[in-house]
Amino acid sequence: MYNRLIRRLEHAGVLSGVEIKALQDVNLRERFVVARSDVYDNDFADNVHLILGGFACRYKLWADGNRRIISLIVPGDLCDGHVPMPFVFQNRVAALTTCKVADIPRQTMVELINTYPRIARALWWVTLVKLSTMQAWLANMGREADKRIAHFFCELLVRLHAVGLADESSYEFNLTQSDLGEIFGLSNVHVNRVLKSLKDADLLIVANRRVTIPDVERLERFAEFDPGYLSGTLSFGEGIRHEA
Amino acid sequence: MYNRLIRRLEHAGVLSGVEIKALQDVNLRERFVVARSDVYDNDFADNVHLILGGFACRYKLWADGNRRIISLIVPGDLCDGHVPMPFVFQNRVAALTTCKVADIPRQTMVELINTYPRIARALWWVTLVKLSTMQAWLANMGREADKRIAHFFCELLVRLHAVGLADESSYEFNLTQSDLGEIFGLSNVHVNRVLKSLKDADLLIVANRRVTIPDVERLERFAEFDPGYLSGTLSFGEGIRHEA
DNA sequence: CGCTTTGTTGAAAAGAGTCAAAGATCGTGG
DNA sequence: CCACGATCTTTGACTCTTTTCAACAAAGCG
Repeated sequence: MYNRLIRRLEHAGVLSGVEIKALQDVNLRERFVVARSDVYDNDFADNVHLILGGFACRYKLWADGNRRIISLIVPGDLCDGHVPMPFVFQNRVAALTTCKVADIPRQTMVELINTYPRIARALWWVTLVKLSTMQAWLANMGREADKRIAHFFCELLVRLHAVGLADESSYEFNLTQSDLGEIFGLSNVHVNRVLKSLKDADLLIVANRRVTIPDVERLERFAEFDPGYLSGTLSFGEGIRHEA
Repeated sequence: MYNRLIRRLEHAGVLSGVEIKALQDVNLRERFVVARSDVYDNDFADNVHLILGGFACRYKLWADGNRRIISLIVPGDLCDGHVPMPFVFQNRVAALTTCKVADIPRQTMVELINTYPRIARALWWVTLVKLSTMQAWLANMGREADKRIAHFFCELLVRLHAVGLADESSYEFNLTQSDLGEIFGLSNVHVNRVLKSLKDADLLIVANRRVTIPDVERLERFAEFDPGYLSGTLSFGEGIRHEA
């Protein structure tokens, strides 16, 4: 399971056998977090948190009780992008479904970073992907609800596929429509209606704990989705490989 | 003028005299960018871009011609958070007002980072602040328009104050209401109406190229603004200083 | 001083939220 | 294995927010 992180890091930069072994040797404690509860208490913890299974989210709770989901965390993602630093984020991380979580001592991460420059670089890269993804989410906000929602599911296909949790055009997905509402800043009722309209247009089917995309290219065109931001490379042509 | 960046980096972590000197000695080319044009052509450029004066923004242009502003870039900010890496962002940076820009060779940045760990750490920190700010923007989306707008102007007060461009409760500000619309994902007309309602409530006055906040605490309470995310430290109590 | 851009306002239409109720679905315990 | 309660989905009717279109006023600029 820990291989999901390694897999992501390899996406983010080439690693040597020694580095991969060092990652595999990390001593980590695994635990389960029940849906709808926080993954950890605060950002001062001595651990960095890795999601191994299930969906989690970073969220902000406003005084009126409204929750806004800031980012979706899928298996292979680190909850904290700021690995080597005690940077305090003001928001929390909760499990949306039951999650399998690994706690990695922050000190271990620091040592890995100091010992293996390529691991450090890969972690940097992962952070930049997170930044880039948040930019995409911001750009996506304020568009028509149907395109916004379509864009989200396109992104998820790519991200889940990268860690082996999606096939070419579908994936398991068991968030509620209320969760989706908090992701998009829409009411659950409106999410429902938009999903229905997307289904009627044969663009996207969200049902039975599963997302199915009848024609990926068509949905991507509809959403104006360009996956480049998920890798930091150009998505057209051959792409330009990072290696600095 | 270059001191604005140094000032920001000092906010982000203590620097020694040697490091400050190294920063001051950086050979940079200054130029002006006219309002409404791109600050640079693409992200492959050999330079990192520093805004010395004026407001710029990172934006995404959708096919229907709608522009969404993803982040506001103020004097002292680097346009690219990803300094040491050739990470390709999919969006562009434009000047909203006439801007004074410094181009810093990427190679110079890499050398600074490799030579001075504390500069490297400060740049990391700046990137994390950017990430944190984007989280705040995302959390802010989908709230009632008046709170969203109030929150934005609270943030700007803190950021501009940090670089000496605001006094305790006001600052120069010459973006158009259409620009603001693209920031908030609202129409310019609605921005206008909300600004009027905020003014009627004596919370915020945006007029004559200037923002004035009659009662900062009251506006912050209204917006539920907590400045902690702009520094990465806790904002209540003494705050916890980062030093790892 | 006149022209262009920006700000302000109104009225009508579209989008999205709220409230409420009825169907589905799921998990659990009997 | 079924029944039950709880949660989630779907739908309708109504309200409120925000957009759009349009016109005019004000400000900025050469």
